[in-house]
Formats: sequence, structure tokens, C-alpha cells
Amino acid sequence: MRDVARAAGVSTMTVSRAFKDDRSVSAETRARIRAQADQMGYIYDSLATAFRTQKSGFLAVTLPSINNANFAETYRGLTQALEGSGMQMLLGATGYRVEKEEELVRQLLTRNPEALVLTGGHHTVGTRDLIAARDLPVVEMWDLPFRPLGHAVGFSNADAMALVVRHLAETGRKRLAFVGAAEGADSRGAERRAGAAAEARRLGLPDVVSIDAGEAPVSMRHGAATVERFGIEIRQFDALICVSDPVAFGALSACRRLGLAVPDDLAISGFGNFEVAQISEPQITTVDVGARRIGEEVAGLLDALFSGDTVPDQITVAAKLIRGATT
Amino acid sequence: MRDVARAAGVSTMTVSRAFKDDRSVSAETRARIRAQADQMGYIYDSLATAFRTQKSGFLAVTLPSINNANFAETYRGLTQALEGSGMQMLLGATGYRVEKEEELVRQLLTRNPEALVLTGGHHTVGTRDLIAARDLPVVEMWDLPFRPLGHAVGFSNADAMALVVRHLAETGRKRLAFVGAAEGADSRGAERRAGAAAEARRLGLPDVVSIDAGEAPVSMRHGAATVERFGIEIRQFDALICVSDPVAFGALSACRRLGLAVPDDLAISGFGNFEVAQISEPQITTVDVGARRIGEEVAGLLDALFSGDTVPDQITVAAKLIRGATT
DNA sequence: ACATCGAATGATACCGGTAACATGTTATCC
DNA sequence: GGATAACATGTTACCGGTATCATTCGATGT
Repeated sequence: MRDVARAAGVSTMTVSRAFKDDRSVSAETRARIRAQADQMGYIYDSLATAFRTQKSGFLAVTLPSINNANFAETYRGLTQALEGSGMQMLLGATGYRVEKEEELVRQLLTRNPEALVLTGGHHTVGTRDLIAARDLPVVEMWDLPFRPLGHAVGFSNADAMALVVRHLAETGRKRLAFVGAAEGADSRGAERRAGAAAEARRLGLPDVVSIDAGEAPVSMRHGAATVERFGIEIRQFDALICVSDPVAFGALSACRRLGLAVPDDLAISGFGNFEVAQISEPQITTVDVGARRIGEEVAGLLDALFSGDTVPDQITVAAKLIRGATT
Repeated sequence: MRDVARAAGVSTMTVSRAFKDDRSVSAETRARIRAQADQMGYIYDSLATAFRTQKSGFLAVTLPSINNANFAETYRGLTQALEGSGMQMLLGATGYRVEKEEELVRQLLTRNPEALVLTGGHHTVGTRDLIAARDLPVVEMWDLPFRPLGHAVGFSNADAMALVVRHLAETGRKRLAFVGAAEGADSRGAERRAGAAAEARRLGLPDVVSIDAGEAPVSMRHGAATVERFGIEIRQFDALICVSDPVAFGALSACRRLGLAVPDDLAISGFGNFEVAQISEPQITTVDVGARRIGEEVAGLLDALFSGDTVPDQITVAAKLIRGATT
């Protein structure tokens, strides 16, 4: 920059202003500086700017996995809504593990992000301490956290799952099983499991049987393997409540291989309104949670926050049952 | 850092050394400093480090979309293999458009990444100029570029698709159609289309009919919509070569709705070995391109590059036909 | 006893921009 | 015409670490 300034016969400050489109620089001077810079191949170093202004222009985001159409969609909603704000995303995947999340947060914080967006409402004490030690806007999304760190955008997994159970009850199903990841790792899955159990109890149905489909993240292959493990015995249930659409799709495929009729022999429901649920034949009954909408709401909240506007502590997006042909 | 130094009774330089595991700091002093820092919730500012050392610790990566299990898997392979190297990914999605890629590259370059990883081998002149103006390691992945910018890790889309055509020919299919995105946007899709056409010609088959499934990215719904548009008339073909597994899955579902038997009435092939191809019933014939492997190879190449080792200009990963029950 | 050396630590300048304030210069107004 | 405001540009210090060189001090060798 000094070289450009010298060559253009001005001070570095004027060059800096010329690049920031500061209107206090005369159009003529700006043009001269820009031309000189182009000619010299000068490229502006936003690292130095970030350093001096102590504004990194980074937004740190953690997702359980990017290899999940739902979370990817949320991320897209977030990035697209924030496009033009000049924010650069720093993305990290926790692999559904809070310990990994802590490590990730620690790493992300060294980059001085201007805000932190976490998926989920469960965190290690270490993560909480790291965040508490800084004065940093935090948004938790997807889950509505029991003990919020800052702002939250999401829905109640338990309530959403209750919609499914109610629907199954209304269509005469009684012997329900929940298929999801083993206890522990996936808090969203655990909440859905608990929500299904609670709603069944409330409706006076028999207890929901909990089937462990493996370690999180559970996906299509886990859904298929779970049904295949039971074989024809899976008919001891009359509905499989799957923790997500991919699991439901796997279960559906396995049923087809076993010669079981869905939904006549067995109802299957998913969660998340993934594309596969819509396109599958038969179409899978699912819950739309507005994955994209969550991202957009987070973006809106952050925008307001950066503008200094007051923002609500919590935004609830509505979950909606989408009835397919598997129930 | 000054505060930590003061509290620990040492200079900032010693604190800096303690955090870098510099062995010239006595173990005792390091422990004291670390403890003091933890207690004070101090996190070192890697922005300042990046600034002073002129090494950003960033690796810029562009993907067409993160909402694609194949690219997401490559990204995972890359990040996991680079974990521990202290590199932080800067991820951007091009939406399958080279103009958007240019904008993205411009933005990413202001962050001073230490290397740039691009998906695909087709770029705007502007992108090429931006890169040429800097002395920056570049890796193109997935496609093997015709005019490489630097290093490349990938496979030949045309050759991979030829495997599919050969397989279809061997199983007696003659009236082939290729289902993919409209011409232009998706270069990988275009190469697959061209590869299929070339191989059919080579084998003396009738010309492959090209069916436009919509704007990239094409996915399940496009596959389904394409078949539904033809209705039963889709039987004028005896094999649908789909640009990707999601498209193939959509086509398969639509066939089921139409009452068409796959593969008896119509063969369907996909591409990419997505989970849905494996779990679908019937399992979809596809091509495994080692999406994860690509990411790992890129990571290995970068590692070597950063260590100053010599590295090959190009690494070819093998594409493999996986025969399912749809052909 | 004295020179030499290595280990541990400190002092200082500096990375490339920009905030804050200062200064000079030109319109505007009564 | 002189005061004032608006505009255009310059000066200086500083953001939070780290490269580099300097310093201290005990151990070792002759």
C-alpha cells in the first residue's frame, strides 16, 4: 500500500480510503489510485484490516455433519441470506459429539469470529466456559435449548415427534417402535425418542419400544440393517417411528426385500422432510422442520444483532406433519 | 497475552513460546503459564499470528454444492486428513456456476489462503487471472482439467461413463438415453454426457438421446419429473443413463409409479455411488468414484507441498462400476 | 580461576492496514 | 472581506502477536 501511495503521490491513508469507497476522497484521486494499484498488481490484505479493526468478518458455525441434507440446507439458508454482508463463514463439523464440538469451538474462537452459531442445545462445560469468557453473540439453532447460551432459533423435537405419534394413533397404530441412534451422542435424536414416548403415554398407548440402530449419525444403512436384524419379526410392531427420513427410507427398502407391505403390514414414519421422503415411492410420512428457514431466521437475527437492533431471545419455527403413503 | 504474562511473572515472549510448544521454555514455566491462561480464559489470537507471520493458516476450498453427498464426502475426507495440521478450511459453494466461482475466489483470496482447492477444471478467464497474479498452490479436483492451473486429483468423467455404456451394451441395451442437467452449467455432467455418447459410437450403438432434466443441480425430483414427463413413452428407450444416483433414484421411483418394471422394461444407471444407490430396492447400478478418496489425496498432496516435497502434477483415482439390480 | 557454552528468558521492532485527530484548501454566507 | 463550514488529505499511534537479537546464569572443561 505504501508503494501504491508513493506512486500515486498520496499518503497510505488516502489509498486506504480509496479502497473503502470512502466518499471523502475525491473521485479523481480515487480513480488515479485505483488505476495505479491495478497496474502494480496490488491486492488488498483483509487480514491486516481484520487485525487492525478487530473485526474479523468471520461467522463461526458448527454443524453435526455437513453430510446431512437437513443441516446442509440450514447452512445454505444461512449463507445465502448473509451473502452481501461480507461475512465469511467458518464451518466446522462436530460429528455429533460434544467433546469434538468443544475442540472445534476452541479452534474457531482463535479466529475471532464476530458471532458463533451452534447446532443443538447441549454442550460441554468447557464449551460453556469458553463462550462465557468472551463477549460474543451466540445463537443455538435446531433445538430450543433448556439453558440457552444466548439466542436460539429452532423447534421442539419432542413436540414435533408428538405430531407423528398422534397421527399414528389416529390411524389405528398401537405397537410403536422408535428407531434411532444409541443413547447419548445425538441429543436431537434423544429428544425425539423422549417426545414419542411421552406422547404415547399421554394417549394411553403401550410403551414405545426403543430400538438402537447404532452410533450416530444413523442413516439409510442403519435403517435397513435394523429391519433386517429383526427380519419378519419386525411385524411385532405395527409402526416404526424413525429418527430421520434416511433411516425411514432404509427401513422401507428392507421391508420391500422382506416382502412386507408398507403401510399395510407396517407403518413407517421419518423426520426432517428430506428429498428422499418426497421422491420415494411410496412417499414417506415425515415432519417438515423448515431446515432452510432455520438458517434464514438465524441470518436475520444476526443481521439485526450487528445493526444494534433489539432481537428476540428465541425464535420458534413451526414443525409440520407431512403425510405420505407409508402410514 | 500481556495480562497472562504479567500474572505469570514472565514476558509476553515466553508466553508466546509456551503456547507454541517451543522446547526452549522450561517445562515448569510452560505449565505455570498454561494454567494461568486457562484460569483467565485466555485464547490466543490466531489473527494476530497470521498477520505477523504472514501465514494465514487458511485453506480455501470451493465446491459446487455442499448439499450433495458426493462433494460433502470429499470435503470430509479433506478436512479429516488435514486435521491436526492446524489448517482452517474456508469453504465456498459455487452453485455450479463459474461466474459465482470467480466471485468466490476473489473473496477467498483476500483472506490470504495458503492454498486453493477448486472442484472442476473449467473456470472463467477472470478466475485464471486472479490465480495467475499470485504465487499460490492450486489443486483442481474431481475433473482432470484439460488446461491445469496447478495440481489435479480426479478421474475422467468420460472414461467412467464409458464403463456404464459398455455394461449396458453387454447386457443387450441399445436405445440409450442420457438424463442430466441442461447444457452449460455443470461441466462434470457435460463430460459424462459426452463420454456416454462417445462410447456408444465406439461400440456401434445408436446415438444416445440427450434428455434435459433441468438446471443444475439436478436431483431426485428432476429424475422423477423427467420420467413422468414422458410417461409410459419412456419405453422408447431401453436404458436411462442418469448423470447421478439421485437422478436415477428419482427416475426409478417414477417408473414404479407408472408401473414400469426395472430393469425388465427399462434399465436405469446412476453415478457417484451415493448411499441411496446402495440402499434402494432394487439397488441402483452406479459408478464409484471414490469421493472420499479424492479428498484424502488432495490432503496428502497439500501436506507434501507444504513440507516442500516434490509432488506429482496429477493424481488419478480409479472409477469402478458397481452393478446393482436396475440393469 | 577463567573462558566457553548452552539453556532460559527478555527487549525491541515490526507485520499492513485504519481510527482518531490534525491540517490545509476551497466554497459559502452575511 | 472575514468568519465559518465543508471537503480533501496527512500524521501518528496502535491492533496482538512473533522474529531476531541480546542478556543472564549455571555448568563444564582446561
